[in-house]
Amino acid sequence: MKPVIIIQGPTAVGKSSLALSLAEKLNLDIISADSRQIYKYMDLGTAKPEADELARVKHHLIDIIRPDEKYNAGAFAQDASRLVDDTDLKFPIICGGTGFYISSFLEGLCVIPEIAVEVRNKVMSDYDKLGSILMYDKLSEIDPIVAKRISDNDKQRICRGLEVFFGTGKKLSDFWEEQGILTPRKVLNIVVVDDREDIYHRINTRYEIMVKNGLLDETRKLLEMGYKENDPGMTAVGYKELLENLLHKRPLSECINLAKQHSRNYAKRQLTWYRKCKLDLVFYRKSIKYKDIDYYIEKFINENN
RNA sequence: GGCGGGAUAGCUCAGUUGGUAGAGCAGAGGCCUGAAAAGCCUUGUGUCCCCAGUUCAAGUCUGGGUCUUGCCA
Repeated sequence: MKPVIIIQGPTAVGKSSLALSLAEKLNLDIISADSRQIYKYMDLGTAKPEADELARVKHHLIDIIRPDEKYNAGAFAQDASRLVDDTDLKFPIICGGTGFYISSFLEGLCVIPEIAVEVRNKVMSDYDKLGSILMYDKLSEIDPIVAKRISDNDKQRICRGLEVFFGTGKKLSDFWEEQGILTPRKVLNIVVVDDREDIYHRINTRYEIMVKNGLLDETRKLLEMGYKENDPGMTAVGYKELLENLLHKRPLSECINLAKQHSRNYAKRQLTWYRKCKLDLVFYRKSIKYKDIDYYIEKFINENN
């Protein structure tokens, strides 16, 4: 199993440029772990690397699907594992803000067959008809282990628990049990953080720049291509708010403020997530010394070569 | 100038027949097993604009004032 360098951190903290400079210097590839950069045609708002950056360093798992296609943590774990284990990439850097994707890759996800759309739709429409409490009670009968771990108001997870049972005939908690233990990977897990207010400030100014660079046009173009408001990719922060302007005439300034706010909310959730992650190195943005990073990374590479 | 709305938590606003207040959002903390830029949980003492009056008791009624906003001139 190949060693992997991981760089994660909240949105707008500067992890991409860090990964880029490291990859360039050490001649490594980058695997993006970003649930929105996977989408084609969504460039500005997802802070995707620029064309020249993509040319300088080989990036993977960027622009792999259309905005109306679904993707998920399981697919990422699979795609990333394939790239790391079945190709001749050496010491890839996995860089991105989608913590769940990275943990799925590192720790694995239980193997659950695809749930038929009819089953999923039935569960969803039942939920809308019967309400959360009845559906939660139903889940409690079927799979108390899962039910106990979630709120009786958590539509996504209640429906997930039910659809797995109705779609496979097996309880979700049984799948959890069966989850095989992965051979642990050799990883150097790095997170970049910063003061809350500085992250928030950078988010705000970055979004202003995105809009100035034509994010509204990019969003409009997605609509012209035929993508719909609730297509998977279109729900991305920074886009969904502009769609409010384009489709529902909400004042632009209001939409811009909301987009910034939702990005800040997201950054906060990311920071909470990292607190419980097993990390090897935590770099504070303001005091990142590239010499230090080089030292740790070269040490890691030498130890694992 | 005339007539009418408003004035309550950082913001937008609820407050029923008078009993010293409560939602959403924000903020903060947390959760997270295929939607994860998603979803969910916890967390609300604030001169209820000011002054006077009625009342055992006023955000709630009466009078006066201040600010604000709409319509008519």
